[in-house]
Amino acid sequence: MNYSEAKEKFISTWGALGTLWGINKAMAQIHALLWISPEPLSMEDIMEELHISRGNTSMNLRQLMDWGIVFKESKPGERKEYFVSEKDVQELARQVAKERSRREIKPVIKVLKDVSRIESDGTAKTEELIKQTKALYDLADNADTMMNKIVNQESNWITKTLMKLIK
Amino acid sequence: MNYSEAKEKFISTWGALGTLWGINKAMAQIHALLWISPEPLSMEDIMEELHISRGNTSMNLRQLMDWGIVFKESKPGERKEYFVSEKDVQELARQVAKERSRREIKPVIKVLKDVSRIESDGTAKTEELIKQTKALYDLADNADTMMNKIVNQESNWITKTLMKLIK
DNA sequence: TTAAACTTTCAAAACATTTTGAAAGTTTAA
DNA sequence: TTAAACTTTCAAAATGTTTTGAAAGTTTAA
Repeated sequence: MNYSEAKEKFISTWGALGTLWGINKAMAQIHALLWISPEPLSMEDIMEELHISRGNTSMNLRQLMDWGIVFKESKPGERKEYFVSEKDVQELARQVAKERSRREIKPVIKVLKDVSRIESDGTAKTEELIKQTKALYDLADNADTMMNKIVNQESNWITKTLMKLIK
Repeated sequence: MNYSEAKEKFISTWGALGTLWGINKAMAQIHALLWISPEPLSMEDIMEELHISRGNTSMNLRQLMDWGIVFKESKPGERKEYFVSEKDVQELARQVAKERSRREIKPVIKVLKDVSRIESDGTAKTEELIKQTKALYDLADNADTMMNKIVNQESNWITKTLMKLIK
């Protein structure tokens, strides 16, 4: 596999993965392109590389900036804007985890909490609703907390957790 | 919030979450309905509750069964088939993690591995491609392993990990 | 100011996914 | 067997999402 093949494979795979996880193809591919580019790229560059329209490029770059994983950069003496991606994989993970948690996980956790706290009327179906949504709430809340801790590199988190278990 | 409100809220939220994560609404809602139902439900029951067509119900039940989180159940003396969901939240999480890993994560990890192992020609762009895809590979591989371990309830995993760190 | 260089917006078009419902298929009781 | 009860399939319709591209907007150099 040579450079071009590898590059194409990476970009298209990243795009497909994005789609599968609810991130659109263009957004994922722009990110992939910037991720492996040693130089900042202009909108023009991106449009050419990925064969996508100006509008599409503009909208998805904005989204990537909203996510905090792509930044604008201006070169002195040039009118054009350039774009670079966050290059540190830990920071990328942290940022993605943070955004997904905020946008997608937290709101669901809130609903689960509310639903699981309705008052029981003693019927089997109400009991089951409460029991099952409570179980999901506990799982989701734990998973969310854990994910954020891991990704936030509280490297001594494992140690702390263990301390609590021991004492 | 009374039972009906809570139930509707849970089902619709679960459906919305599914959509956001690339699982279709009907599939997620059928799962939600079965998750909180103390009794097995027939296709008819599900169609009525969720106002979806027979075909849709059939296809999505099959998918849920493929995922290993919904099962067929037959009542003695009845021709109709009934459906129940896995009720244990740990088992649900395990099953979902396993399937997502198999279908969506593992294939990407393989591509990252292949791409990150191309031979360098010494140019900056090739070096960057290798470096950045390698970083993603390490992250994804670790995250996948970790997720599976956590979810597989190797409850002493944290302990084991710490042991390795200490020794 | 002006106009050139560039970016953003947004309605319409293209594309993709989901849903429907009727026909085909399957199973079972008699 | 047959026919009733039930499930699955699948092409067409509905719905939802993404992409385009041209017009509007913005910024900057002169």
